[in-house]
Amino acid sequence: MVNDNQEIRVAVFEDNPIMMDAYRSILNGSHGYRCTGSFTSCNNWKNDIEKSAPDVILMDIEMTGINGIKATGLIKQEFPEVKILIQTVFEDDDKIFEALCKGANGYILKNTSPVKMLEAVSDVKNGGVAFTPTVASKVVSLFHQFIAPMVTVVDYQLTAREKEILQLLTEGIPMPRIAERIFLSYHTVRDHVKSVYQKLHVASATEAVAKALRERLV
Amino acid sequence: MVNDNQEIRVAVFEDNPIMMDAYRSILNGSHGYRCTGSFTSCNNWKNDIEKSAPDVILMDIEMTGINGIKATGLIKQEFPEVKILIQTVFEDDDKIFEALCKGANGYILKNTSPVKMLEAVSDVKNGGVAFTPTVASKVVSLFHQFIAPMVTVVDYQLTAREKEILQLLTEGIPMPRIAERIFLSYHTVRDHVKSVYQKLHVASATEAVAKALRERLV
DNA sequence: TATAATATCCTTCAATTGGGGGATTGTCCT
DNA sequence: AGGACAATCCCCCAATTGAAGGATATTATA
Repeated sequence: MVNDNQEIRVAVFEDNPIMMDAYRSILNGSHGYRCTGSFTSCNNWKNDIEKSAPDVILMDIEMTGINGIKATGLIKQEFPEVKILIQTVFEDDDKIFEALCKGANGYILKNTSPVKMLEAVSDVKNGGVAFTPTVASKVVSLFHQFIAPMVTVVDYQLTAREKEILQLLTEGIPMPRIAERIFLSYHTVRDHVKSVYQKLHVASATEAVAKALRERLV
Repeated sequence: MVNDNQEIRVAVFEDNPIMMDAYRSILNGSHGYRCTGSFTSCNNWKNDIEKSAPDVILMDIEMTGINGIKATGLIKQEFPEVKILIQTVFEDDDKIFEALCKGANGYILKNTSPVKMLEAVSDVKNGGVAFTPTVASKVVSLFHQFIAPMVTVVDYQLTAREKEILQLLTEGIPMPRIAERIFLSYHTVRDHVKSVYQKLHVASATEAVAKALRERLV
């Protein structure tokens, strides 16, 4: 449901003049869209954005000077309400991740059709996100890698003792010291630790500590 | 690029016998796939999975007893290497999101064509993800929510090598393995680790890992 | 009452780690 | 040219850890 009685104002940052022309043509040739500014670098981003007052920014990643990802971070700090749609030829996990961290609202490839591109602009303008299918797939794997382990509260069925000792392990206290601290035999502490390893499916203290901290078990 | 000389072992959890038959036919009738188990509930999931030893599980959400999402969580805890492909008639964002949090590797609708279903199975088997486009939106907003506060406060002046090795330590990899991984002598890795300990003012791997994760140094 | 789970203690052996030392090469900066 | 530092390699020794056994007492639960 696109708002038809109001044009979406789009600013383009893109250092290739041919691409730039193409974008401007597509935008100004389509009902409901207007290209209010086109810039070949991000060096004057602040001024450019104030002048062009965009709802959505089409941002190239590969630019000389301030690159698109860095610019995204700066712009989002200064103009949080402006939506940013990243465009690039690369579908690189690291770049996608960085862009998402900087607050990008979408990530589309440069071979995206004009129709899809306009859809994406409209989607982000309306508070949605826009990703090409292959990028979306990468986003989900990033989700698994970074978010899922944080929000997922998995219950590993640790006993009170095991939790207590795992907690002390995450403080970096070696097992002999833990034993002294909680008045147990060194052997017993080790047994509990081994039991924790089994329940957590790990094989060392560093792994257990990493898992405990990442998954907020302690 | 599907591995053709090795069948993908698939177990199906589905309480509708007609659907179940359909899945089994599709799987066993397709080159490279084999249905190694079909179960009408998740009440015996542990035993069922041990018996059928699947690479991929086709998991129905709507089941009596233990539902598919809950089962996904349980299974992923016990058999983290098994890939789980959720299937449902509902395209419910919350359900999709929950499933992803539990570690599901994909989410497909029941009206998906057999060809697409097999593709999805093969995708998740190969470490990919398979899901409907609508999931991306939720995933991204969570990304922003959790990534935003990830800001490093203190700079311990670690060198690139030191950061690299600290990063591997936080994955729980022991030093001999790290050395192999990055093609360095075991001694050199240990030297870098020692140097990290000095800079972080810690005295063990667990301490270093805890500090690195807590202060988001990696 | 039997069984399971928890908690406690122990031994042995091999692998890994922590701390100390020393050494060379190359780079960057003054 | 000299100094600081990063990166690489090595040795030794003691402490810690991981894996695999075996053992007993208590408690809860079926």
